[in-house]
Amino acid sequence: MAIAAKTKSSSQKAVDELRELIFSGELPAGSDHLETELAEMLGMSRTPVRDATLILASQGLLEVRPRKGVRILSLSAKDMHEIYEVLTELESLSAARAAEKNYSPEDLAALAKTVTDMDAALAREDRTSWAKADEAFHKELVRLGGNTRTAAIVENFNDQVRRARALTLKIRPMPHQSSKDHGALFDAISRGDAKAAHQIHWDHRDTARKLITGLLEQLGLRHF
Amino acid sequence: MAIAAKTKSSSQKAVDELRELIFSGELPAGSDHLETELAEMLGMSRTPVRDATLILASQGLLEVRPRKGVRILSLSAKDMHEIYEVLTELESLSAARAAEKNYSPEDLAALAKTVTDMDAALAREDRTSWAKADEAFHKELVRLGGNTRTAAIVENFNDQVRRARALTLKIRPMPHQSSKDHGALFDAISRGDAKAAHQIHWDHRDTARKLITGLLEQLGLRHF
DNA sequence: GCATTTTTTTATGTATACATTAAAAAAGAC
DNA sequence: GTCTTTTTTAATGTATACATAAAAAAATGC
Repeated sequence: MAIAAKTKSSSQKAVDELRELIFSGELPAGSDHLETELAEMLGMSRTPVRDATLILASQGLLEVRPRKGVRILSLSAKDMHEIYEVLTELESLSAARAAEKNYSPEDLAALAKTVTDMDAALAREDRTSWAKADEAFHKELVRLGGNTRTAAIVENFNDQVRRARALTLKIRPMPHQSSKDHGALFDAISRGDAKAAHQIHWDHRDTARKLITGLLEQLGLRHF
Repeated sequence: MAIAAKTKSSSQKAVDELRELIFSGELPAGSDHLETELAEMLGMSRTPVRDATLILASQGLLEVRPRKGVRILSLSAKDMHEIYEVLTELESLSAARAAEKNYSPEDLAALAKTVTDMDAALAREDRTSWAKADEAFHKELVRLGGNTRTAAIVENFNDQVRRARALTLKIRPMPHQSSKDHGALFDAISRGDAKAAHQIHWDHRDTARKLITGLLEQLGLRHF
C-alpha cells in the first residue's frame, strides 16, 4: 500500500477506526454494513468511507458488496490453513535469511529484547504482554530477513488472523514451548545457522497453527 | 481484492485501462500524473479515477503522492530480488503441494496443455506465444497447489515484474532449458514426488531470476 | 395462492461544487 | 543576489447533488 500521505485525512481516520472496530469484534465477522451506515458511525460523508473500504478490501479485511453491504470477512478453517501455510513459509525463509546475514549482537538487540520481554511476561503469567512481545518478535524477525515485501505480506496476514489469535490467547496453555522455540531460533540466527533457523521456525509455526485451529474447533467455531 | 461488483463500472474501467497503459509502457515507470490528467485521459471524472488509483496502489503498481502526482512505480534491482525471492518460495511450495495431492492425469490436463503449447511455440521460435504459455503454466501450477492466497500473491507479483519480463523476452536466449525444466516439473508432479518438484522449480525460478536481472543490467537499466 | 409485470424505493456510482492545504510565485528585507 | 515572508494558485480531500441500477414492494393476471 504505497500511499505517501503526510497528514491524517478523514479517509485515513476511517481506515484506522474501521480496523479497530474489526479487530475488537465490534464490527463482527460476517456482519454487513451499508456505506451510509458506516459514514454515520464515523461522522463523515460517504467519500472518505468509500476510500477506506477500498483500502480495507485490498487488505482482505472486508468485502465490498454493492447494495448488500460491506461485509466484514470471517475466516474459515480453510482460510486459516492457507494463511498459516504462507506465514510459515515466508517467516521461515526470513529466519534463514537473517541467519545468513551474520548479524552482530547490536543488530540483534531489538530481537533479543522481544525474547526478554516474552520471558518476563511469561514469568508474570501476563498473557496480553506476552502476545504483544510475541508479535514484536515475529515482526522483527521478518524485518531482519531483509525483504520488505515479505514483511508486508506477513504483516497483512497477521492482521487477518488477529481476531482468531485474540480469541485463543485467553484459553491456550501458557506458551512455555513457544518461548523455548523463540530462544532456540534466536541462538540459531546468532550463530548464523540458516538451516536450523529455518527448521526451528517452521516447526514452531506449524505447532502454533495446529494449536490455534484446534482451539477454534473446540470452541465450535466454523467461521470467525 | 474482494470487490463483488457484477457490472463494469467506470472505476473498474479505469483500473483496467490504467493497468494496460502501465504494462505497455505508455505510462512509463517513474512518470508522474495528476488525478485530473488521468481523468481527462480516461474521459471520466476524478471520482472513479481516484478509486482506481487506490486499487492500483494496493497492487503495488503505482504510488499515490498527493500534489506531486500519481507515480508509476519502477523496479530497482533490489525490488526484483525481493519479488523473485517471494515468487520462488511460494511457487516452489505450490509445486510441492501439487505433487503431494497425487492428481489424476485429468486433473493435470490443463497444466499438460501449457507445456505442449510452450513446446510448440518454441519449435516455431515464437517468443510471444511461448511467454503466454509460460505464464499460463505458472498460473496453473499455483492453482494446483491449492492455496488461493498464494495464487493471489503470485499473480500480483507477476504483474509487478510484467514490464521487465516483456523487456527481456525479445533479447533473452531461446528458452530451451526453461522448457526442459517445465517438463521435468510436470513429471515430478505426476509421479507425486514433492521433494523433486520443489527442487526443480526452485532451481528453475532461481535461474530465471539471474537471467532477467543479468539482461536488465546489460541494458544498463537501474530502474524499469 | 402463486407467478409475472410494473412501480417505487433506495443504495451505489459518478459528477460537480466547495473546503483545505501544499506548492509556486511574488514581494519585501538585507 | 539571497533569504524570508506573504500572497496566489492549484491539487487534493470532502461534501453534496444527481444519475443509474438493483432490490423491494405493489399491482395485475390466471
